[in-house]
Amino acid sequence: MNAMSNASPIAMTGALAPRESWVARQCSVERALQVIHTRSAFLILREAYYGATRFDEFSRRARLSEPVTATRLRELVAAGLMVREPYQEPGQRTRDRYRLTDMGAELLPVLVALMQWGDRWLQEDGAPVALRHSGCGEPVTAQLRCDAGHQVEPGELDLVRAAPAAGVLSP
Amino acid sequence: MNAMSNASPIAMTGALAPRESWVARQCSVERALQVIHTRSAFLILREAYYGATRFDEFSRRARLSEPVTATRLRELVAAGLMVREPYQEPGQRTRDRYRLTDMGAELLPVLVALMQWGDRWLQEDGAPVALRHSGCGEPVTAQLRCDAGHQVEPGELDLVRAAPAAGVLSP
DNA sequence: ACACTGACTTAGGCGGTCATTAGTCAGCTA
DNA sequence: TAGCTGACTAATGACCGCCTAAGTCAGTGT
Repeated sequence: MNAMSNASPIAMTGALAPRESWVARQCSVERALQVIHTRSAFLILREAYYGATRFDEFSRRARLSEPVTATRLRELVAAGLMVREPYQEPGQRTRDRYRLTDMGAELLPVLVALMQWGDRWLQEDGAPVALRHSGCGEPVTAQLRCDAGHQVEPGELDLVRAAPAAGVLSP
Repeated sequence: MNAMSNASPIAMTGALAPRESWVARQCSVERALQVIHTRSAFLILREAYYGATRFDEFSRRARLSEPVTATRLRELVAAGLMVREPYQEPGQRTRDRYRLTDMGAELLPVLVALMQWGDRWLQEDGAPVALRHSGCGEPVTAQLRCDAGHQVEPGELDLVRAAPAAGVLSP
């Protein structure tokens, strides 16, 4: 809510903080970015969340050219985020449609967090659309929580090495 | 938790669902992607969250070349996600350091959600690192919640037009 | 048999994102 | 004053992302 105080000392200063040699080679952020690192991939996923299933829906709604749409859909299917399945509307010929897998659906928090950030910092006139919980109608936000239920602020994060397996992560 | 059921019918089928003419022109996701649409920008932000402040820290830890590091830092400062400020260590000459602004810090949920997704779907041997709440030590996750406190699943989202201002959003 | 349509593919081109290599420049330290 | 180091900038080239424009191709309806 405070939009003015700049340069706040945000940093994760946990157990691994001065991790000089630990160069985040296996970092999940980096791996995730290898799978989706293009604008078009995000936009196609957005349209999938919005309910698009057919090729021309993705192309038109995301405002992408057909070649890019085709390429991206093929990649998303190959990566396991979407599946391609034949279907047929009555009186129409058989076509394929594209649907999100669980893997793809679980990227939703990323998109929501991105939308939320854009709403807050890039829209002068407030959010153009809003998300509501279909059960109760309340606004939905992406947030950081710990398992104890506390809401976590950016400064309250510690980074710890997770699996204490055999020494794989030495310098 | 269920990792096998593919092709689940995930879609936001709310009030705006068959939004043919509404082509998401002002979409916050798209605007956010205009600000950060490169791998290097994400990696530099990651390092900033991890505590990096100096040029060579960003360059070495994110494994980016110096020209890219310089360009990206300049862009992130221009976009308002980071600030550049002079500082001096005792016995050293004055240098600049880069720190996250509130705007930059608030992108953290996006990164955390991305990391979480990568942990779940792209790492065979579990997450290489974990995040803990510095207060209580419990694991931290990015999640979707409504204001009533319910945890929201991908299928339980409605999309509604937000600001009912004067007719700006007509076809 | 023919045109029609939705779902692509192919070809060509532009600009952006990187890496590599080779500088420059500012201010300490010797 | 000369050298060192950290923080850059400049030049080049490979590759990628995306566009437009122009095909192809397979079922459907006439």
